[in-house]
Amino acid sequence: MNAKERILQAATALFNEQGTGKVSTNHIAAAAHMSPGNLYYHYKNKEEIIEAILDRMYAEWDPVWTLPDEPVRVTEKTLRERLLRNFEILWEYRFFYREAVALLLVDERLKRKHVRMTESRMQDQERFAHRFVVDGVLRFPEGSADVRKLITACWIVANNWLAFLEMNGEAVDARSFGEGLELIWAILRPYLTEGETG
Amino acid sequence: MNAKERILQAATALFNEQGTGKVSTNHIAAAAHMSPGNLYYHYKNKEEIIEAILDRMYAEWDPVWTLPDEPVRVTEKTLRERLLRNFEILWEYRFFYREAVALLLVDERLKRKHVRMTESRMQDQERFAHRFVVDGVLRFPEGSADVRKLITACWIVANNWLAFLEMNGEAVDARSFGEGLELIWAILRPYLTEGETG
DNA sequence: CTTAAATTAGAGTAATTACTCTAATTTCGG
DNA sequence: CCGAAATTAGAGTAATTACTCTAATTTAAG
Repeated sequence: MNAKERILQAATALFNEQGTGKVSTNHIAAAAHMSPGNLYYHYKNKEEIIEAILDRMYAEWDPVWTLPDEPVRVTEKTLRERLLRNFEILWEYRFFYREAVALLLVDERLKRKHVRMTESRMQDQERFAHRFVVDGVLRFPEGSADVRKLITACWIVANNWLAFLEMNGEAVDARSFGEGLELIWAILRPYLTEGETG
Repeated sequence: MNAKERILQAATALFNEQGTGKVSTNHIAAAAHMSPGNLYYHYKNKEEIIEAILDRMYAEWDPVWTLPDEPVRVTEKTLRERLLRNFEILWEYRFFYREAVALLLVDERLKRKHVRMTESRMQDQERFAHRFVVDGVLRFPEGSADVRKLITACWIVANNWLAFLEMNGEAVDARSFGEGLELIWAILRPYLTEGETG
């Protein structure tokens, strides 16, 4: 494994364990089995390391909320799969969502990038939701201005469920992902046209 | 205003502006117009300052989710008022909810206190919800195991709505509070027995 | 007043931080 | 094999950090 790779993996692990504040570049270098000088040869500062990690995260997210090809009919199962993948990514990069506002507050450049990414992901998600209506999985009362609000609510729940568990001292594992799914289901239940499967 | 008070106010303001990581005890002392030595006379370290601030936050929260006396019938308005107050407090102490998991990760003592507080607040909230059912504001399908999930979802949305706005670079003001309210309403709408007022 | 306790200022410290510099080593095309 | 470029190690630095110490000042009770 090359140096850049080792740095990103070591940094991600340390950030997830201890939070970005407690982890210095020297710690990262040590964990990656290299000298501080070498680390700085590859990334010119700590922010650049964080940015590189987030670039990967965004890349992992891209395929999650893209639509399957037209002829394929989406089902509840489709949504369930995507949401689970969503939780996996959130957990992989949990350090970021734990302290996102603070991180973006001190790095304007990163913030712009994040806002851009979020907007595009929200659009993907809305297209996704629309497809569910077209394919008859969801049905909203006519002219309901709530669709957007419901999606926003689901988004917030999906993005903060794991942090919620962590804050309350509860262990997070594969089962937690499923429970997060059920929360989304609880919100959407009144609009589901199929059976009562959760 | 006495020294302890000045420290807490200065610290809260700086934390909200810059995040706890960027704010040193020296900064706080300067902002409170006193020497570092004096600050340490009143609080033995930074964690103790944060804990003192959170003690206030918890105290402000206590009355929010306590029930009105039995004879008073609760209405949608009751819920709306409490939720608005909820958002006010979240905004006043936004630094904490921005980086809560990271803060609790490095301060075990604080984490225990927080977990205790959250559990008690969740219970209050469930009693609150039950009262709404009794008073006929909300109606859930019989034997629905979703009530708890819906409350959890509402809780997560309520606690993370402002951070969601901040993360996406949107300004937060009194109107934002109202919009957060509407998200909760969108979730609860199918279970509301009264009119369609949002 | 006197005096003791509470409060304050401010200099000082050891540790840690992000980051630089130089020199050594490795890699690799020709 | 050569030499240049890429990579690495590790010592070093200036700044900042949380926190301590001592001595000065204020407060308040008798």
